[in-house]
Formats: sequence, structure tokens, C-alpha cells
Amino acid sequence: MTLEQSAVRPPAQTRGAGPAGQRRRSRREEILEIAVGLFATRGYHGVSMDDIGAAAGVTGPALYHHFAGKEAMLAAALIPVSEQLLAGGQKRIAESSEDPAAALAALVDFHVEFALANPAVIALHLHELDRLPEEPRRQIRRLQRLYVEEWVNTLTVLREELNAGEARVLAHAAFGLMNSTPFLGGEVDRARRAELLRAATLSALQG
Amino acid sequence: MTLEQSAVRPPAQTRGAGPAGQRRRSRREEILEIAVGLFATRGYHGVSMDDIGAAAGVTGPALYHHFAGKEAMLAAALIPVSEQLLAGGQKRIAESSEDPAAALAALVDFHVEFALANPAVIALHLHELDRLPEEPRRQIRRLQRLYVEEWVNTLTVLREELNAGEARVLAHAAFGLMNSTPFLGGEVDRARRAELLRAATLSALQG
DNA sequence: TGATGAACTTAACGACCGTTCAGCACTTGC
DNA sequence: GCAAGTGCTGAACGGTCGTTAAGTTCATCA
Repeated sequence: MTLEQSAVRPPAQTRGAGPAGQRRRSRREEILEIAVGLFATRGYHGVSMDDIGAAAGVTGPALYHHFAGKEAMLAAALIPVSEQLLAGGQKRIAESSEDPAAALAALVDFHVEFALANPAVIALHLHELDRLPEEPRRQIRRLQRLYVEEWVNTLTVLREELNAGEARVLAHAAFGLMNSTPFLGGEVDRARRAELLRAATLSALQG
Repeated sequence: MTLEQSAVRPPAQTRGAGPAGQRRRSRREEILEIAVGLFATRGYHGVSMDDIGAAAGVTGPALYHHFAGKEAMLAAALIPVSEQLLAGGQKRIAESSEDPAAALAALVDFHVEFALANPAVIALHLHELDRLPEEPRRQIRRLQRLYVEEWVNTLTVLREELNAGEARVLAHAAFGLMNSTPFLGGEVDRARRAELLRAATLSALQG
């Protein structure tokens, strides 16, 4: 009653030229995406290397040809997320540098889109960061802090009655709101969900 | 580098009459609270029975005198939370049955207070529910669903342009906002944090 | 053709985990 | 003073996990 082996091993030869212009993702990225999905639904410690391998159509030890170990897989999944969030946030702010209200709206737009596009990786980021060893964990926390500060700066300009600590509370509250998307599936289509989350977040932050 | 044993075993004899009117908590509850804290910070699978025992001042196997097993500890921690949330929500709604706006405000008040008072158990509830076996997990999900429906009903009365699915998206978004409190510590005192979260949640929900 | 190297397999290791069991210490009620 | 019972210890079990190692297959290319 452990893991129903539902993943079928792919044809094993897609190595050469892809059937069309579609760029072949590297095997490493492919495995990483599978691992992220498993981590997100069963928890880091709830998934074994054999589980990940089985889901990718290989045995557990085969994974060591692509990653140094299990912790390295988690780090490889989490670090790019923090980097993309920070880079995206900085870009949106730079694009509307003179108008803090527009900057906030752009931040919300960006974050909602990101969360809706990457629910598994967002859930991982929220729940499993502490399973990393010190070094990559510190790196990610630093990136997170910089991202939060972008929001805090925008908020303190826009709402002068807030001090930095209070703006930080609101920023985290906004993340909680926007990151709630992994918890709910269909029923409402993606565009409408994005609209609801955008409007709710902006209302929550503009007091 | 695993677990610094900082918990000191208590005097072991507080069994008789407490020194004053303070009601002695049962050993079971005491252990449960310790376990919840560990689960919340290191994850269910990241904590061993020996870890929990050590933090409570006993060995691992001693825990089997109070709980049937590790999963039973998690269930014992999570089920009362769902029950309290549902009961509290129903009570607040019944108390303001004629005024949906007041009902929503009461729900927000209640949930924010609960989240601020029990951050560890809220985090557990969010992250580790899937580690339970089917039976208790279904029970908890049923309680959760009923609690969410209280919010959904209040929201659909208050905002007639929303269908049930959209109201559910907003309800989960509000939970995400209010449950963000475990992620941030001091810097802003508790009363102010409650005020910020209350105002933000009401703004987010009232469109 | 034959060497190269990537991707994978099977087998095995040491460590740790949840759980069980037999027995000991100590308090309580008779 | 004695029996009952609670709470605990220490040792041990079967199982699982992350990881290592050695060997196999096979496409690629000189």
C-alpha cells in the first residue's frame, strides 16, 4: 500500500532531434519537475529516492547521475523560484518607478500570475524550506528577504501611516492570500481566479 | 547536529494537589503540545518518537502509554482544532443571524484571534494533514468543509454577484491571509497585528 | 571497428525509525 | 504492610531510507 506504480517508462529514445521545433527539456529538469510534484503533495520526508525514480521511470540510484543527493534536488527546485520572484519583483518596480500605486498593482499582478502558474513549487517553498541544510537555506532566505523588502518599500511609500514592521505584516498577509491558490482546484477557471485574487489583494493592502 | 536537548525533565511529582487553584494539565495534553511544536517546526516526518520523548523528558517508547502511535498523536492534535473552528464559526454566525455584514466581521474576528493564539497548530493543520491515515483525515476534511461553507454562505449573501465557487476561492484566500501569522514573529505587537489582519481581511472580502 | 561516456540496473551498506516487550520504581488505596 | 496500577526504562525487532559501488547497455564518433 505504498506507491501505485502508475508512471510508464517513456520510449527511452527521445534523445536526438525532437519531432518538431519543441525544445527538449533536459532529463535533469524533467526529473526535477516530477520530484517537485511529489514533494509538494507528500512532503519532503514523505518521498523516497526510489519513489522519485519510479515516478520518473527509473530506479532510485539512477537519480545520483543528475543530482548530488536528495537535499540537492530540493535546493535545485527552490533556489530558482526565489531568484525568479526577486528578479520579477525588481523588474515590475523599476518599470513603474514614479508611481507607487502602479508599482503595487504590478507586483500583485506578477505574484498572482506566478502563483497560479507554479502552485506546486509555491507550496514547496512554503512548507519544506527548513528541510534544507544551512547553506542553501540561508541563500534562499536572503532572496526571500530582498523580495519582501521590495513590497515593504512600496507599501511604506503608499501608506505613510505604516512603519516598516507593520508593512511587513501586510506583505506576508498578501503572500498568504495570493499563495492560497494551490489549495483549490477547478470549479472556477484560471482567469477568474486571478481576477479575484488580484482584487482581494489590492483591497487588503490599500486599507 | 540533530537535536539540542534543552528541555529539562520536570520535578516529576506535580501529581497531587497543585500549589494553587491552577488546574493540572494531564500528562497527555502536555506531551501533545510539545509534539505539536516539533511537528510544526520540523515537519511530521522530520520528528522521531525519540525526539518527542526527549523534548518531554522521557524516552520514545514511553509515549505509547499515552498514545496508540505517532499517527494517533497527529490526529489527536488536529481533530480538536477543526472542531473548535467549526463550533466557533457556527456560534458567531448564530449570534448575528440577521446581519450578514456583522456575521462576516465576527467570523474574521474569531479566526484572527484563533490563528494568533494557536500558530503552531494552524501551521500543522495546513502542512501535515496528508500524513494522516484515511479515516481521521476524512473526518478532519469534513469538519474543514463545513467551516468553509459557513464562510461561503455568509459571503454569497453579502455579495450577490459571487457564485459559490468564487466565494470559496475568496474564503480560502482569506484563510491564507489570516493564517500568515505563524510566519512572522515580534516587531509588531499582538494587538496591532490582529488589527492589521482584521482590517486587511475585511477589505479583501468586501471587494 | 573500437573506444568513450552517458544513463541505467542490481546488490548491498549502515543508519535510523516506529513499535513491541519484559521488567523496574514509585504512588495510591485497602 | 501489601496489592494494584501507572509511568517509565533499556533492549531489541523488522522495515525503510539515503547512499555507494560495480557492472551493463547503447548511441556516438574518431
